[in-house]
Amino acid sequence: MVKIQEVAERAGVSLTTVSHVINHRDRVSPALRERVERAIAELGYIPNRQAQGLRTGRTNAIAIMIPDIGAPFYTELVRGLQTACDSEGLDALIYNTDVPGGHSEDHGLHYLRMIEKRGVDGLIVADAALHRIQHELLKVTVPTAFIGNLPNGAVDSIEQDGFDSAYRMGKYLISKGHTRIAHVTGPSFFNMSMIRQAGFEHALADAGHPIDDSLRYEGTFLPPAGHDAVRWLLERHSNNMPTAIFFASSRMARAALAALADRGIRVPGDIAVASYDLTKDLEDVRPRLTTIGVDPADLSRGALKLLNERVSGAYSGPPRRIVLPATLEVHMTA
Amino acid sequence: MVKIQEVAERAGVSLTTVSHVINHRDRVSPALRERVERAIAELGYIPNRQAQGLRTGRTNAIAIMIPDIGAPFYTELVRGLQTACDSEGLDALIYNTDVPGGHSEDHGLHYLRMIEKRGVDGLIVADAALHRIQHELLKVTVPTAFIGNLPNGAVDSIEQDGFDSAYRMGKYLISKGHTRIAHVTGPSFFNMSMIRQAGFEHALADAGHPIDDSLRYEGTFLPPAGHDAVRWLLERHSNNMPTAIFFASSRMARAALAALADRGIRVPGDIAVASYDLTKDLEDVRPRLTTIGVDPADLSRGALKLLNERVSGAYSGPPRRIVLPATLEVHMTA
DNA sequence: AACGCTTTGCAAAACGTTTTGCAGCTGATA
DNA sequence: TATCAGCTGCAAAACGTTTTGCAAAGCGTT
Repeated sequence: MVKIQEVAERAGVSLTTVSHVINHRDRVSPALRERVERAIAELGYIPNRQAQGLRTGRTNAIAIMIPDIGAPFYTELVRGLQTACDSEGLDALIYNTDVPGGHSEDHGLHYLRMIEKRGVDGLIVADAALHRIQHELLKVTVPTAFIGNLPNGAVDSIEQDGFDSAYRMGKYLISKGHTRIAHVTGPSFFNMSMIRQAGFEHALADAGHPIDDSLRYEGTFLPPAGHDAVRWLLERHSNNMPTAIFFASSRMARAALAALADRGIRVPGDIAVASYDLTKDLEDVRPRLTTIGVDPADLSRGALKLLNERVSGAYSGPPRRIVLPATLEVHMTA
Repeated sequence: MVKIQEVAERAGVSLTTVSHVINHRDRVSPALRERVERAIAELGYIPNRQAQGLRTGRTNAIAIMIPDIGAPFYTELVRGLQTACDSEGLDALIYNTDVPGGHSEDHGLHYLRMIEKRGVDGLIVADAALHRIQHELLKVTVPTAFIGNLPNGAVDSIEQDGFDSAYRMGKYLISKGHTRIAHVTGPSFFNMSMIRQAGFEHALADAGHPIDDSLRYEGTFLPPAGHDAVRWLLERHSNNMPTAIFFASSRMARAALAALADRGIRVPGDIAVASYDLTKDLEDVRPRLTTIGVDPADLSRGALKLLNERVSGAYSGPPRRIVLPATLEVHMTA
């Protein structure tokens, strides 16, 4: 492993100068800088990150906490983050808490401790279950950004505009002539669920077709709930089916599509289907789902930006909150 | 940040002793060790990884190269690796080359360089496209393990038994009474494709029903090829449809299921469908696919084990090769 | 009591950087 | 010519560990 000293000898300067060339370009004359840079290239010198880290106190690594890397939303969140980190020379450490329902605060806390031990420059939390332990997030000694709705804003956060998105989807379905619409929500213990629900139902009410309470079903965001919802629909409403159904997550909607197919119910012929989310996996689903949502990569990038400003010290004011507007993708199911 | 010196003072010993307690338990008396450990606990001391790394030359990080984290096989490979790494105190760095077709060696090389610069203790390559640049893998200075078929065994590798799996699926379909079976392969530039193809076609031949060349279609492993294959099937064989179709990847099979549904072709009523792979996402597909494959997490764990033995120096002989047998999962599509 | 062997703990060096004073040189000003 | 200011580059300290000799102490054997 070639070290800074060898570069210095080859360039005929002191080791300090080489370091300056690397870290403070402008503090060394152009001529000398060029000489040093050539030496670096010739020797293929690569700074030792451990040594740099030891000296500067930085690790150049950030951690991201997610509940389930298998869920398309999180997969893409991670991919987006990786890409963004790569271009800044940061390592991204994935902490997959693997509690698909995202319900276990304890488990989340355990990971929070692990991450603190690990020593990273910053932390991105993208696990909605943890919004309820934001006081714990505050105690974490590294700068933190939250992806999702964080009611009392303990730390910087970035989220989708859930109310507006669901509202727009409601208006869209109404505009297609639907007035009797079933709604499969997320679990009520997530803020996010309640926000989307409120947005959707406001749209229906504003259009003069307030939702019939019996058409609301509380799901989990997870695939099995899609199957359950279809079963519920057929058991409770087979004599008077709604003309459309809106799911609060595309995973539930996908599963529901399968369940409907199992029963020979045609989409959108017999019932229209729409859902939240905007992920790439949906491109291969047939029939193609009509959905509304935000590109997860936009959330990652935003979170990393917030975080970097904290880490670098460029910003140190009170917690900020970014809300991204969603995109409606109309396809054949609704 | 509490450092080793403070622990030493609190325990009333020298800093060296504390280090020994941490790294060479048996070189310090039980009584003293206990005293030191209590001091560590009381102060909440956490060794500085950068300093450790600088001194020992280890980074305690490994990298994994994959072509597309969005593909379920790789998602689960990563999850499995993360879990395995966590339990050993290692960081896993994901390098997602993002060339879904997995066709670009250049791109792979670029990442290989990046990873070398990054400084990791070991590297796991799970990108089949790179089997053709194994001479480059050899040049990489860090220990490397390959996940997949590596013909000339430049480095340690672990793979699924592609021939046997496909052979067994062939036999299974025959046992269900199919004799005219279409086969959608992977791209011919992957060894893996040819291996699976050989296994499958051997089974048919052994059963006395060798495949009709016109029933073979070269796919890409990717979803769009599933659609293409269905189009091909209908254009070329609509007058004499095969009774079953075997896909070399579940992503193609899933897409084909969608394409068949688009056209009102029932599965397995009109045609049976089977595929390679064993990933969790398939649990939510309807109709449920009959598939054969290996749990990706088993591959990760195996690769990490091979790698660790190299890193620790426990093994330093010639490259090893592990071949894992697959599991057949029979469901309703075939 | 003297000897040697084993156990135990210490001091100091080393890992490869970054950064802080500080010194030397240059050229301009008085 | 003497002085001053501004550049430029250097030497040395510091970051927090691990590890290598070494010394001291304990213990059993002769």
